[in-house]
Amino acid sequence: MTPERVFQALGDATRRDMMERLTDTALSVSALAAPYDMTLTAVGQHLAILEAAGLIKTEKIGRVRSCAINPAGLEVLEQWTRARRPLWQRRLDNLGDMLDET
Amino acid sequence: MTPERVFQALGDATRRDMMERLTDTALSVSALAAPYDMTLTAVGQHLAILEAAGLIKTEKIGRVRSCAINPAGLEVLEQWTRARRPLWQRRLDNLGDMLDET
DNA sequence: TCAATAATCAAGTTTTAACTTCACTATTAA
DNA sequence: TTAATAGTGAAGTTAAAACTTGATTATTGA
Repeated sequence: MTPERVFQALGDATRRDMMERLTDTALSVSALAAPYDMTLTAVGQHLAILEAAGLIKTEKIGRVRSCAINPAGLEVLEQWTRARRPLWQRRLDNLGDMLDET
Repeated sequence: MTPERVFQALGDATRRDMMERLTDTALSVSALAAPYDMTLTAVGQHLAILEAAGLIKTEKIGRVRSCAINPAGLEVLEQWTRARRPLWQRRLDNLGDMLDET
């Protein structure tokens, strides 16, 4: 649940797509895997990364593992952004400071 | 300036640190490179990635390239988050839907 | 004018991430 | 009670990212 993990997790197109597909329903590992041209094992590895980043939570019931969005990961992202936006925005406001102490 | 590039750029600790150091002042490539145990070339490569992601803007004056925050990249991040937060948050609100059509 | 400074380029190497194979366990349905 | 389903684990391969080396260019200060 560190920004490092969240950014890295979302830096991959497959994992971002998985997140989109979980937006309105929980899905099993197999269901998640279906559209991708890769092995179940690979999908499982992607899911482990998403879970470690706090972007999904999973629960195994019987032989099926159900995967669902975990808002905690998104929260980390928002915190990170919120902390920097005011400081970074002001750079745009008062221009002409490109040549400070370089 | 695509989310792909922004996430990938911020997934690296060195690059995130560079962004922090640019928060309150523009810096030259050499100044940025100073604290890191890596070659100037490597630093230049990191900067190219940050610039392609829209996280910094650079300008070369004489032989010095000045690097500064570009809020555009952060903006992309916020847009991405803002679009998903309402949809992802509601999952937490009405629990017990882990076992939908799996 | 010429030596030091600032940065860049092309072409490598190293390290990490993504993915595969194959064997295996547990669960469920016939 | 066994065959199919759902997923996992260990170990390897492939592909991509991070980094280096050894030039080279352009600028500037002495």
